[in-house]
Amino acid sequence: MSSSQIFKRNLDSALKSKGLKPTKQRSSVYKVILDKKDHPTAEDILLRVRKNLPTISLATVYNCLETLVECGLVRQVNFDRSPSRFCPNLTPHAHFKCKESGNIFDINIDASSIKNLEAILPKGFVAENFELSFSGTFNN
Amino acid sequence: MSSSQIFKRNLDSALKSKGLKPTKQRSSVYKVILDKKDHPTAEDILLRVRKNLPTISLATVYNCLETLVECGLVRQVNFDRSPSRFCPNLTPHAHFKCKESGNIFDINIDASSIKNLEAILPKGFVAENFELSFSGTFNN
DNA sequence: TTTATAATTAGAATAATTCCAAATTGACTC
DNA sequence: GAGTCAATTTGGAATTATTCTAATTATAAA
Repeated sequence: MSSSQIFKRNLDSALKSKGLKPTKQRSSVYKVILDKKDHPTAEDILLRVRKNLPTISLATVYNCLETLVECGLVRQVNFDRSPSRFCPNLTPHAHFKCKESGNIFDINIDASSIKNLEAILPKGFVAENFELSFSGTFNN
Repeated sequence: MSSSQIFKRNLDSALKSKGLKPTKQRSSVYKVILDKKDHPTAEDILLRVRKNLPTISLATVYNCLETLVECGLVRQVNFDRSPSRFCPNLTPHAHFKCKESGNIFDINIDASSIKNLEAILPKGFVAENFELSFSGTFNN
């Protein structure tokens, strides 16, 4: 089975389990996010998806992204108040934004560091999510 | 010397060192942020400052906040894409947003945890800032 | 005081996102 | 396969937070 069939099965079953319908818009949005793991904005995704679905609207891109995030297939990443970006890496990880290039990098966090992170919370705080982002410069 | 005089001196000298002028708007915005450390939005700050300066405009609040952030007197805190919030706590710390109450808490990070945090960055990444925020529930 | 520069102001403009109501599509039954 | 119902898509309008603009006002220095 080709990798594109595998991704489509994953998507369709994730949708089905939430009572949502598979559509070509949803699979196309998901596909471009998987294809180039560069943290695109909704606008970036619109342009890429339109190569295959020239009439897809920006509203639909936003709808599809919301659905994919709800299904846990994609993560939404925010840096300050700039446009949201989307990321198919579902493992716990941090982000690093290079001020010079504007590039965003995934930064792996090993298990013990994750434990350390969670340990900073005092009694009574129960975290469901965390976001860790760095900004600075990356060379090499 | 009263605490209000102390804060005014800090503000004025921070402004002066950047060639900026002390104004009643700037000191009033700074004062309300120090008075109630609850991470107010620009809109919240507008309402509080207007008790003393009834004609201050929202644009001025934004301008003052930008200035205070540039001077390093106040930190800007973002959760997802909700309105920016402002915080007078300048020590490195994390934030926790309670999904039930909407409250935002400062979470202290001890020195060794900060080291751990920075240690997750691979070679070549030089961080100037980091943001760590949790969301979940807080009881008690 | 005058003068020059910086800050404030109200309102318009912008940018990202969400909402809306109509048209289309997909899933299910017959 | 046609009919039905709910979910989805669509374009455009609306919303929200923020920034910009151009005119007025305030501050600091001479």
